[in-house]
Amino acid sequence: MGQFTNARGYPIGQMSRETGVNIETIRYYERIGLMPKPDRTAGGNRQYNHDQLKRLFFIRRARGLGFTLDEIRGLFEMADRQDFSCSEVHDLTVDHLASVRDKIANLKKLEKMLSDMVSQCSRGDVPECPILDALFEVN
Amino acid sequence: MGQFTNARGYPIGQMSRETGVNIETIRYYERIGLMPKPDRTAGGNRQYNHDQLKRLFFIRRARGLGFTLDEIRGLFEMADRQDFSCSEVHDLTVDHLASVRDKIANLKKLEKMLSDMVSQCSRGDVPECPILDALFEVN
DNA sequence: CTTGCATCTGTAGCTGCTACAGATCGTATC
DNA sequence: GATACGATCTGTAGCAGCTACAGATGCAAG
Repeated sequence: MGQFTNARGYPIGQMSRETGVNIETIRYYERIGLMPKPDRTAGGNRQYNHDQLKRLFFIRRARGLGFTLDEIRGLFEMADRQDFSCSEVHDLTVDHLASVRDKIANLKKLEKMLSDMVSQCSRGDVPECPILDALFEVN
Repeated sequence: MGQFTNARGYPIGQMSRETGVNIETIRYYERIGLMPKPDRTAGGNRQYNHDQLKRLFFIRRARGLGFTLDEIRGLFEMADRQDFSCSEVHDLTVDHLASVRDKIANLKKLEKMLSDMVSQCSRGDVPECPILDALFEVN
């Protein structure tokens, strides 16, 4: 009572549909403390409010950007603090960006090695395979 | 006996040192059937031979190229078969290459989004943060 | 024979979910 | 009110690919 809109809140299925986050995953986020424990109906079903919906959207977006759940926890902690500074958020994001760039660089090396291996392969139907040879080679 | 070199075989620690694969990981590979069960000393310690060392090197190299353990299992099966065809190996590798390229493309998108967010940030010591705003925004 | 590192087994933890099973809730229809 | 049916509930186990213990042994040198 008291609330004008969404007096009864959103059930978990609606949260899932609106954010695209799996129901089981939402409960998982609650279990690990990333989502707050929501109100319950008399019968025990979860009832979320709009803030919680926003929070779930945040998580989903940040996950989409490859932030780990721990990094997201960190972002929430900063956001929840009154004295948080934007440069902390900046730094966390820059760190994350660096790790993304690192992953890209590694994958590119990998791509080159794989495509080199593939291009050496004659695709013959014989048990002589430069790909397997390359893997079996002792340096 | 009968073998000239390494008549007693390599203990697990040496396998680990030579290949760079963690001891626990070697035992894990054995448990899941990726490495064969090695001989044992009278006291029960594992004693590996040179073939097994090569096999472990293979796994490590393939893992380094991002092949999953299941893919590696597949490669071993092909290598163990007499009638395996090189083009099967080729195809598996091409598939893997495609997934690597896919990952690179996704990470690049991600990199762009993150670096855009970072460049919008003034790094101020105030609780106004375009990065958090971007994440909290309800599309 | 003692010291001390290496290895042993077995189990539990990590990340980030996902997938059940079996029970209950909640709502629409009769 | 009874019934049906989907939504939700809790709890637990599984996935990849390791890693990290604990507590008990093996083994080689001095």
